[in-house]
Amino acid sequence: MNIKQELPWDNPRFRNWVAVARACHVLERTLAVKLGPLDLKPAQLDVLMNLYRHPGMSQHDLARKLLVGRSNITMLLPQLEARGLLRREGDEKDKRVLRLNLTEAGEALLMKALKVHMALIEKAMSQSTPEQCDMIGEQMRKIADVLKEA
Amino acid sequence: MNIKQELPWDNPRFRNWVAVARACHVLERTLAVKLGPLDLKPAQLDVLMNLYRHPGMSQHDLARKLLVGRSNITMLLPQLEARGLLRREGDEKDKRVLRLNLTEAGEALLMKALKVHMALIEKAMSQSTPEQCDMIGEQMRKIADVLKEA
DNA sequence: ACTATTATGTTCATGCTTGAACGAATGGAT
DNA sequence: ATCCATTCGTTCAAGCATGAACATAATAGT
Repeated sequence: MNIKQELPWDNPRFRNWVAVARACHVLERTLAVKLGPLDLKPAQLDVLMNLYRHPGMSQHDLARKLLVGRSNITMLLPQLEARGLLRREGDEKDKRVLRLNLTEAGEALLMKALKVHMALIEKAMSQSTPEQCDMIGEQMRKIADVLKEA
Repeated sequence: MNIKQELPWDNPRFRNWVAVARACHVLERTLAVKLGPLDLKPAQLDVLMNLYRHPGMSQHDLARKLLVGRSNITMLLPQLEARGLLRREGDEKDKRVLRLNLTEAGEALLMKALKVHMALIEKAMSQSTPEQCDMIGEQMRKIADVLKEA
């Protein structure tokens, strides 16, 4: 009968999602600090990771993978290209698109950064059993799917 | 024996955490869009929520709750104060701190925004059973705790 | 009482992200 | 062939977040 029963803070889904958002936020900030010595930002690491897994992808595809705007990619890549971490080469067939590939230096830096990222995630999720961890991943993938249609 | 076995993409924890980060990202972006009509950003909603639950808190406390820097709060509050959503009043005992409180307009807007936020979270987490949802929240709180000590 | 340290909030320069507007290239329809 | 719509990448201005440096106020040590 209490009006407060209607408030979100008493709703388990709300409370639990807040916990998810906080954990994400904290891990992202921590990662940024730990990547400092490599002079890499989390967003830049995301770029390197995706180029490693999908060599030759276009900027448009990269933007969609990272869930950011195309202009963001345009602003992001020149720094990495200037550092010799990746190459942008025009596509022969379609002169609009630029094909993106990691250089050897890019791969090398990625491997170092992945060690840092991996260690952080291991530490964070060491509390969960493999079953819990998989269940979390499964639910999160569902959430992303549901929202992408919204 | 394959070198790729060592790469993060084959590690369940890594893959599952990526899913968490993606879900967070998508929900945050979606929330920003849905809050558009109220002229509120997610970060501003976080401020209003915390002031509702902790009336009279200081800017320093608010910054710690939101996991952001103090200067961020300083940049954020004047907009909300100018819109008449909150008040900043100097503490009598300690002339350094500013006590923050929602106005009635602030509470009213918060209630509207909470409906939007709540609906979005309900939609996102409707896929999970209550047990799964609680487990996720529990694990995420552990993660935040572990990382805060890092 | 006096100094040194700490705590709170502000200012400012920097960098990141976004969305709208644009130019160039492609493809399809007639 | 010629439009027309679409796609890809860029530019630019605006809004946010950050951290260092600062000013003021409180507190602890002597």
